[in-house]
Formats: sequence, structure tokens, C-alpha cells
Amino acid sequence: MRSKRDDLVDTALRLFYTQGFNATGIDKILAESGVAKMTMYKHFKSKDELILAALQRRDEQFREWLAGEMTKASDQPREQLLAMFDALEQWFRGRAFKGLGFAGCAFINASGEFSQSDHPAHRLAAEHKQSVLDYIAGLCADAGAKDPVTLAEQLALLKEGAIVTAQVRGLPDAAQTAKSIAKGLLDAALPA
Amino acid sequence: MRSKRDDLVDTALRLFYTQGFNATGIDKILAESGVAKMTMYKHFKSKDELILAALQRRDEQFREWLAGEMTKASDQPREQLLAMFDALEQWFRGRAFKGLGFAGCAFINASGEFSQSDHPAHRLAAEHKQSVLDYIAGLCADAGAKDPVTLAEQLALLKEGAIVTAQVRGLPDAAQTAKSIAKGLLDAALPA
DNA sequence: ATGAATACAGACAGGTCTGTCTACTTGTCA
DNA sequence: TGACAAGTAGACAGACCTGTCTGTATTCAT
Repeated sequence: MRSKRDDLVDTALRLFYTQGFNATGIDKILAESGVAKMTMYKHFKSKDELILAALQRRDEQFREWLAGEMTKASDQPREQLLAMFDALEQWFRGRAFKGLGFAGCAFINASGEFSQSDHPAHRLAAEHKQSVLDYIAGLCADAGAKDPVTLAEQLALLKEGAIVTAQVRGLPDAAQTAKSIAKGLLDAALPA
Repeated sequence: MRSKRDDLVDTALRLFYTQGFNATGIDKILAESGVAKMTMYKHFKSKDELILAALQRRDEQFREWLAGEMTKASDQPREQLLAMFDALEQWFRGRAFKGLGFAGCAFINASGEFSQSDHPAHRLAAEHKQSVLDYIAGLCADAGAKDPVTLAEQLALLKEGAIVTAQVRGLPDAAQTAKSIAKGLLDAALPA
């Protein structure tokens, strides 16, 4: 059975993601999740803590989804890396997370709203990006890259570029633009 | 002489950029700019209009700065395009805009806070990105690219990736990561 | 079945937000 | 001098915000 805490965090994530962190009030989250205020304040000391919990859930959800899409596309690391960009395109087109249209990257958005780099939400965003980077770097190593970390940094940068382009300009095609650049990088960095 | 309106817009831009749009109240802008509330409401019908005016100023300011850095680096379009990434690095390190440290891209941040794509601020962000893209595409054409628009889309995507990486993870080096990818793209797309 | 834990609704305090209003001061130009 | 434009301070309304509190209902294990 889903706990009240889960309902709360899911609703909070949805509203924070689609409407913004500062723009979303506690009362709206409570109303939409059907949870009482005191219940929330028993689970979380403050709105800030709820924000962190929502971002943590997003981190798990997103990485699980991405790894799933990539592994189901192929069992060869090179193909998995390229499949990342196809997965991104599905996300940009709103087909990735049930009941959650594309509204950019929750962590980029959080970094924008909480721009001081020592803010817990900003820190969490940096950690999320690092986790994804580590995952990519592992695949680059598996694929036989001479310098897997550098290659992973390049691919991750392409990923961020695609996300922002899709969000700001409304161009889901950006995923394919990034993918074609990625192909060139992989051709150059991986043994034939 | 600087008009009150200019003081207002400059202060608004600085605070919106560094603290966020929703998180910045009118009163703080008025206090820091030394302008009375009624004066502001004479120039702008609402806070939303002030936000738009601030973003418009940022658009001019940023594009003027970027074009300046690029043209002063070289008079060859290929070198100018590469110099864009060096300029970005200066920005990321806080050396680009006097009295305005790096806090990501104001337009990406705006798109994050106002995620509905028909919101005026979001629309303005898309227009800004398009303007920069057009500028890049012009240089690509000057450099003799067969498909200047595609090349420009690729370079612009690298630029966005670098900005986000520098902001979220605090890595100004991302500019050089993007630059080295850009070099490969230019080598492939431009006539020797 | 009784006590503990969990959740509920809803009022409330204290603060902040945007936007409006009034009444006063300053500077300019004719 | 006198009319007018532009700016000022500060009060205010009404909405919304976070976080606290009270008192009641439900669930569950012992």
C-alpha cells in the first residue's frame, strides 16, 4: 500500500516540476494529495525538506528510467550510449513519465531557482548530474574508450544541451542533433 | 543621465538573475534601486512587465557582449566561432558582466520558472536563443559551411550544454569541453 | 478492548506579496 | 510667478504564504 508520505512526495514532485518550486505552495500540494497539513509536517520539518525529498525521488525515478531505456535498446555499450539520445527524445515528447509532461530537467530548474551553489537543492542537482555521468563513464569504459571520463563528459554535455534546447525552444529534435554529434565522438574514441 | 527606469530595470535584472524571478519581491527591487513604488507602476503595469523588460535588457546586453568578444578575438569566422567558447569560459568565471557573477543563463532560468511555453517570458527566452542561433548561423555561412543552419544548431547545442554544466556542477571547464567538440565539427563541416 | 500511533479538518498567527491610493516635494519651462 | 511633470514616502487592502495548534477519528497490536 502506498503510504501518505509517498502520495505527498509524488504530488510535490509533479507540482514543483511543472509549476516551479517557489511558485508552488504547500496548500496546493496538500489539497491535491489529500494529505493533512500536520501529517506533512510530521514527515518533513519544512517545505525545503519536502523539496529535497521530491528531488531525491526524481533522481531515482529518472536514473532508473534512463538505464532501463538504454539497456533494453541493446546489450552493446556503444549502442546503449547512442540509445540514450533516443530515450531523451521520447522524454522531450512527453512519452517517458506517466502523467508528467516534459518541463525541462527538474535539476536544472532547481539550480536556476536556488542558484547559490551551496544550497542543498543545488547540491543535490550536482550530485544527480554526477551520478548520471558516472553511469555513462562506466559504459564508455566497457566500450573500450581510451579515456572514458573525457568521453563521458562530452556525451553528458551533449545531453544537457539537448535538454535545454528542447525545453527553451520547444525542439524535441535536439535529441537527434545531439545524437549525430555523439556518433562522431564515439567513432573517434572507440576502437573499430 | 540615467533615468529612473534604467535604474529599475538594471536592479531588477540583477536580482531576478541572481535570486530568481518568483523569489524576488518588488519591494526589494525598489529598495535597492532607490525608486518609489508609484514610479515603478507608472513605467510598468505589473511585475510581469518588469520581468519582461529585464529580460529584454539582458538579451541586448548579452548579445552585444558575446558578439564583441567574438569579433575582437579574430576577423575570421571560423576563429570567431571557436572564440565563443573562450568567451563563455570568461562568463562562467564571473569576468564577463561587471557586478554580476555567473548564475547560469537568465533565459534558461526563466524557462524553468515559467515552464508553460506560451508564457511571455518563456517566449522571450526562445526568441533570445533564436537570435543567438541566427548570429552563429551567419558566421557559419561566412565560413563556407555547406549547411550553415545545421552546423549552427550543433554549435548552439554545445553552448547550452556548457552553460548548464558550468551552472549545475560548477565547472567552468565545460566551455573547453564544448570547444574541443566544436573544433571537430568545424573541421568536418568547413572547407580546408 | 485498550493504548499508541497515525491521520484528519480546520482555525490561527505572523509574515510577505502585489498593486492602489493619498498627499507632499522637487525641478522645469514659459 | 505659476502651471505642470515627475518623483517621493508611506499607509493600505486583499490575497497568499509557511508553520503551529487543537481536538477528533481511525487503525492496529498487544
